[in-house]
Amino acid sequence: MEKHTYLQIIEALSEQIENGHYQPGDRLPSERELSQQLGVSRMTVRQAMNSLVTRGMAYRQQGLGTFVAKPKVEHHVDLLTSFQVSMERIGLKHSTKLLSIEQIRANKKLAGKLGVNIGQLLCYIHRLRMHNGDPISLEYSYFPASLCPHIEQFDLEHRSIYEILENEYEIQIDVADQFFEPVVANEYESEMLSVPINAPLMLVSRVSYDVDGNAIEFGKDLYRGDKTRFVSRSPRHERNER
Amino acid sequence: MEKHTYLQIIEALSEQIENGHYQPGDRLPSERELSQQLGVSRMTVRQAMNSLVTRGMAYRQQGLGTFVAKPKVEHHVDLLTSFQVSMERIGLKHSTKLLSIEQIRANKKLAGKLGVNIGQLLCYIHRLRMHNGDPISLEYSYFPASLCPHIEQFDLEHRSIYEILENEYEIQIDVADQFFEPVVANEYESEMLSVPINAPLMLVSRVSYDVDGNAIEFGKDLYRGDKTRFVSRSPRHERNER
DNA sequence: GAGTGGTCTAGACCACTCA
DNA sequence: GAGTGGTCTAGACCACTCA
Repeated sequence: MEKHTYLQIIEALSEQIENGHYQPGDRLPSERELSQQLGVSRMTVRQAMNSLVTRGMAYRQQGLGTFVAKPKVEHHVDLLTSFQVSMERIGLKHSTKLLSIEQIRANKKLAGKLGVNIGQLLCYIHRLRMHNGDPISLEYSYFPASLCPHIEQFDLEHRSIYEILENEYEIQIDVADQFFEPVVANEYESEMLSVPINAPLMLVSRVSYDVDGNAIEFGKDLYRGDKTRFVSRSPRHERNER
Repeated sequence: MEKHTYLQIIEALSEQIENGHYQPGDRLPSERELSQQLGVSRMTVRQAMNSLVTRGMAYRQQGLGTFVAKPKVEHHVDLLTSFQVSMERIGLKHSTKLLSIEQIRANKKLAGKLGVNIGQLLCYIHRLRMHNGDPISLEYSYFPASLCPHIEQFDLEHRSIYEILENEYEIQIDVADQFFEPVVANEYESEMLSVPINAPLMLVSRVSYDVDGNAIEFGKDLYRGDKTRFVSRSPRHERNER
């Protein structure tokens, strides 16, 4: 049994949770058990488990053990709302770094979001947004590759995806459903966004549709909580409870 | 120098940051320095400082020290949007617990939000929302006491504040500006919401106005990140960048 | 009583920064 | 070289849960 760092232990446990080896509600190995198995001290295992708990992937019950978190209950709004974050208006210099653009096959989750078959070719674009030199958000975007062949020829560091879809491929986005969730940064996110592991982030996930109701894009944006807040103005007559 | 637990150290440092003893950008005492001063081990000080860092109140720079976090940059949207979380529609049993109702004097922050003088009497209502037996959000609400004398006579566990203002005091809320920020739970919040310290929460803060533009209410709601997500539908024609 | 997580100790060595 | 945070050890005692 070789030695592990706490980051490797996080990695290993996360994977076993994500691939279903541990199901929601399952008990994870105890701290003492894992520390013996891995040949590290209990505090090192605890540091790893702390991260899973803070990240919402696990929860502890004193005297009982540590368990895999259960899926979220979903809450819906009952009226159309619009929501936009615009950072460009406040005079901050902004830039975009293209981290990755490739064709991938739709897995089950992506296929479900986009209403396509599993295995269908998707275009995957991964970018980092900077404002005044600081990384501010990490963005993931997926859409059917058939919609926009050779999109890699366009300048994805200075043009927006939506603008390219509209002007180069004549695809009109009509509406988007957006979901906002508070999360904490994992190792990759913390490195890319220059924040500590477990720092608060806003996860904005989104499915965009054309006028015919076809899903065009699935997107996930992670905003730094220490640099961003989201603002909206709500007319009362569309509210019904407070 | 008496002994301290890590929670007491968090408390002490938070207070010194909040009352301005340490200014944004200031270096906090080093971990070794504090552990000597307080007569605890360095790991205990680290556990406290970890919490400040995760909570966004401080940041670390290896080789340099731990520093008080700098204030957030604000980002604004440029169009009216509406936004509502409605949990009642999905068939969960909900209830409200009134934790506190009292008259307080406006401090500088509250006076600024509500456009009143420092020291003016405010009504303060603090409630906990439950859904299916689980605590789901912790709510704070402040408004000028003169608007609604003897509001404590009404049933604040079964009626909404807005509804009472409208029907009992003939005060009409016209619009509300709302701010959404991902944060992590502190000790009090974690206890009230039954989540671990540093669990992700959605902070929704709000100022509501009547038709004449007078500020009526300042509110702060903290939603459990593991139980809630916020949804909106955005028409593309009101978007301008992606 | 046996097992669990919660907190704490008194060290150690590392990587990093600055003078 | 001196000081900082980052990680880790090999214990300890506590509070809690269940049988």
